[in-house]
Amino acid sequence: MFEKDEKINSLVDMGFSEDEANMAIIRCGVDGDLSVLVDSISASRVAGNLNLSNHQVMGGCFDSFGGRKKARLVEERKKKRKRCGCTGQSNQPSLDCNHDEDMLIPNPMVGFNLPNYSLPLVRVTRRILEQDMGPPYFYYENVARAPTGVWATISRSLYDIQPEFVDSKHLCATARKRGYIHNLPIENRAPLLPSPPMTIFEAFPRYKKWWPSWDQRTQFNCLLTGVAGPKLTGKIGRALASADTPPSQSIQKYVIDHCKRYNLVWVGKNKVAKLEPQEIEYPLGFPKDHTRGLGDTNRYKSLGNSFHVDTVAYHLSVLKGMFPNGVNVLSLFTGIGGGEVALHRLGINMRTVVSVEIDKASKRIFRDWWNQTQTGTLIEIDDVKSLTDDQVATYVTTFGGFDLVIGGSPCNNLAGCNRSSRHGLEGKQSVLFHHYVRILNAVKSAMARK
DNA sequence: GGGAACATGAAGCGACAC
DNA sequence: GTGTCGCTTCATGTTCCC
Repeated sequence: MFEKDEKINSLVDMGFSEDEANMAIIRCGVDGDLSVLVDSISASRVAGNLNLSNHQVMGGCFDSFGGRKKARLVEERKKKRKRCGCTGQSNQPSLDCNHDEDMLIPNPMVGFNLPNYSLPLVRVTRRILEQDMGPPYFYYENVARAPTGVWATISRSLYDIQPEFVDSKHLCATARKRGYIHNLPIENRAPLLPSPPMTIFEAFPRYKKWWPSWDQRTQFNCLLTGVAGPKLTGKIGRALASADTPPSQSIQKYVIDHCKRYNLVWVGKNKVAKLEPQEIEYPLGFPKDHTRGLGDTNRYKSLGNSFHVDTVAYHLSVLKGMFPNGVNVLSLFTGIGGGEVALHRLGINMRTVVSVEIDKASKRIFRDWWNQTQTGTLIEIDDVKSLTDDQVATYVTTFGGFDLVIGGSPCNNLAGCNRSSRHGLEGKQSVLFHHYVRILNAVKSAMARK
């Protein structure tokens, strides 16, 4: 009984009514995962609004990877069932078999299509139910390498739409493996121009002078929220200074391992250094000095948490022809405004942006950028938890609806480098994903009533 | 007190050998 | 088909220092 009360409280905190929470527990059982309960309520709401009684049955009908890939997925699942002793015949979700719901990430990670990508891509026959097509268009982002089962849950919560996994290394000089779920068209996309540099030396030619031949990196790994300090770079310098020329294999490995982990660059003889914040802005697609004015720690953190602008812009580019008079945007987890920068660089006018962001430093960066570049209306809200369905409905009435709902919910509990609290979608921060779903459903409902 | 630096783990995947 | 190894990762908690 305690567990039931706790789950009801959690759902009420998310903005659902007590009746809805109770009904979901009756449908799914008190043992049902919180995400399953949220899905159940969302599905009920959509079914209610659209007068559909079999929404769950109608969902999940995409053919994501083409025949061979799909067959491989089925094979993999069979193998995993075998390994864990599951029969796969039960309709009930099993906690022991969560990995049964994993989602294969394509290799290479190039999404549905990419500009100037020469290799043949997998056939995409994405199907989206009519009631889930835009407007409103939505765009959701998070880390690709989330714990097993997370992307299946996210996809299920977002109308069973297939995620598009893209590594930004195919578009710029730095890796950033991300998954995107959206209901945007995928034909006639256009990249931002000029194209960003694809290698470290193209982006930062001055580092070529001191780059040793045995450091064969041509691109950076993912630019994270943390960076190396002077103690580490000093240690590397001393190790190289006392080593032979060229250094022994073991010294080389020690240095390269740290260079890869912290994306260090060569700034002198035997001298490595971290990238400066303004250097990180560049490959991520932000304007120069976008984050200037904050302390370096906040700059690294906000940039590490941001969108890759060129990737997002490529996906959003289809909106340009669809909305020549501009768009109304509901921006959840805005951060430093990667989505808005992408729209701006595409030349898409933002008539209104309702921005929800809790971090004061990121809000300041985004507000400053908005005031310098935009003429539309900016409404700021502090927390997704405080944005009620009624408020959403009022905004829909006031602005005539939202054309785009965009955001990437916190990855803290999903990211591979979190060694202490990688708890998945129910983790302290990442649980906010359910508010994205709730708010998106509120927008859809309000717009359907218009 | 707050910002910066440091030390830290493991899940998940691909490549490869057998 | 299976096991092993190496690599990558939108981070976190603690300590240090101003």
